[in-house]
Amino acid sequence: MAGDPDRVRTSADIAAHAGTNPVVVRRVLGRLREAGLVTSEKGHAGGWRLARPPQQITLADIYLALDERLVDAREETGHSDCALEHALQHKVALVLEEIETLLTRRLSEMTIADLGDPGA
Amino acid sequence: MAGDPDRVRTSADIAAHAGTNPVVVRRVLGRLREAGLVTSEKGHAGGWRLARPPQQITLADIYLALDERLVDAREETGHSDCALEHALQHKVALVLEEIETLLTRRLSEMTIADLGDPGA
DNA sequence: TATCTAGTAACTATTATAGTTACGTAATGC
DNA sequence: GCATTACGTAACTATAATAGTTACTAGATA
Repeated sequence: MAGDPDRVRTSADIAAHAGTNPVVVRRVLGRLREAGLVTSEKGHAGGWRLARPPQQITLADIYLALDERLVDAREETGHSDCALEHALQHKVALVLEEIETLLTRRLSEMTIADLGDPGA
Repeated sequence: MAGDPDRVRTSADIAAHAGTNPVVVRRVLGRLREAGLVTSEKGHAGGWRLARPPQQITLADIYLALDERLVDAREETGHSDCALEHALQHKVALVLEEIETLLTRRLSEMTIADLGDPGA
């Protein structure tokens, strides 16, 4: 879609291109729509379109829209009676937080328009 | 085990402590043994023990021994005919490699002995 | 030699994800 | 108005990965 932003595509088209099912496409794009990244329209000339220029959509936008997380955000499941296990979970959580921050920073440096640029 | 390194523990003990099954424990510790982190002995006084002092076992040792990886190392699954998708996969792989490096570096800075230290 | 423990194969249970079918709703063009 | 097109979504099935379980073998020790 980034390659030809003005074109409307149906979930069937996208599914065929991706080798998957239209319903799966609608599920995923539905979440991107909730995040304001794409729009959809029903009816005859309906389909999916980017909500803003591809230069203004980063991989971090998509990553966050789909709720992908390395960290599960549940540092304390609580039911452990072992102090060492708590310490482990806490330290690992701190590291994962640092990792997650770096990841989203890197992803936010890449727009989907960049994917077409040979140099980038 | 880090808290009392000289004590031998059976997989049944460890499983009870962890709320799981002895066989599961043996499976996991078996991999750590392959990596040289723990030893096991059969028979009457048998069980599991750290292969070296807890000050010399890092979380990275364990992470790598268990083959945990953020990156799946298969950058090119190849069957994509879409250039943009290739570009995406490549860029994401580069980022994940950077992330993975940082992660293992952080984990290698923590030994399992540190888990008991309140200050660390 | 009885007992204890790891080692391991084989099976079942659970969970998450993807895929599928079916049908409702909205928009368009005739 | 009405047929057509496409999204929206519920409900179900398929697949795969992981965890858990049972059952047995092999080795070590008292």
